[in-house]
Amino acid sequence: MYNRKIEEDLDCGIRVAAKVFGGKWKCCILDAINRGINRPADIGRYITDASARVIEMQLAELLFFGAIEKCAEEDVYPKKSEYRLTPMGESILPILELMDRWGLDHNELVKERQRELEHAAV
Amino acid sequence: MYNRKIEEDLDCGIRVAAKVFGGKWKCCILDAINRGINRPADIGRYITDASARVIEMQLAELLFFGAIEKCAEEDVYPKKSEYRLTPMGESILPILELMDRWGLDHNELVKERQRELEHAAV
DNA sequence: ACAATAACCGAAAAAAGATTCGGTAAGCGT
DNA sequence: ACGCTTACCGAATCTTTTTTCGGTTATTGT
Repeated sequence: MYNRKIEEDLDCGIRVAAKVFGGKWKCCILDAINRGINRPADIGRYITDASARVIEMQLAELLFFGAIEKCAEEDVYPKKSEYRLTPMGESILPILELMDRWGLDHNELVKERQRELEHAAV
Repeated sequence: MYNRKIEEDLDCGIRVAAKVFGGKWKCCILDAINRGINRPADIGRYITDASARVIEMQLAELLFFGAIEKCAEEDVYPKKSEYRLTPMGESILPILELMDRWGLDHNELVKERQRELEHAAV
C-alpha cells in the first residue's frame, strides 16, 4: 500500500474520513457491497468504469482500515472471496447518502460551470 | 483552473460533492469562513499548514462553484476582500460536521494502522 | 522614500493517486 | 489438454492535485 511522504494531520476528522473512504472508487465499492455485490469480479462488472486492478487495490485498503472484511474459504487457494461491510463500514453509509443527495441536488449548477470551463479552454 | 483530461461522471452525486468541496483544504476553508474568518490573509493565519497560494486557488474554486461569495469593495484595486458562505456553501456544513465526527470517532484505529504501515516500510 | 502587508497570478516541480500491462496460481467446463 | 474465469500482485506510466517560487499592483505606517 502506498505510504505518503508528507505526514497528514489525523487529528482532523475530515482527513481521517478521506483516508478511509475518500478516493475515486471507495464509495462506489462500499455501495456495491452494501447492495450485496460482494465478490471482486462482480463488483468489477457492477462498476464498469473501474479496472479490476483498481478494485483490488481499493478493496485491500478498505480491508486494511477495517471498513470491510473478507470471508473467503481459504481451503487450498483463495478462489472464492466475499467481502462484507463491518459495523465500521456500515457507519459510513449515512454519510455517503448525504453526500450523494447533496451532489444530485446541485449537479445542474456544477455541470454548467464545467461546460463554461471547457468552452473557455478552447 | 485545471481542466481534466478524463471526463468525470457528474451524474454520481458523490463525484459532484467531491468536485465542489473535496480536496485537501476546501473543507478547512469553509470551516474557517463559517467561523467568521473571512479574509484570505486571516484564513492563512488560521490554517497554518497551507500556503497562501493554495488558499487563493481553493478560494477561487469555491467561488467558481458558488459555495462562497466575494464581498470586496472594488473601488480602485482589490485590497479588502471578504468571503462569505452562500446558502449553497452553508448546505455543505452538515456534511462536514458528520464527516468530522466520524473521523474523530475512528481516528485511533486509523492512526494505529498508519503506524503499522510506517513500521513495515522500514 | 522605504519597508511591510494585502490580494493575486503564472509556471515549474513535486507528490499523490489512478490506470495499464503483464504476470502467477488455481479451478471448471469440454 | 485447452481455453476461460477467478483472485491477486508488481511495476511502469500517466493524470491530477498540491506545493513552491517568484512576480505584479496598490495601500499603510514610519
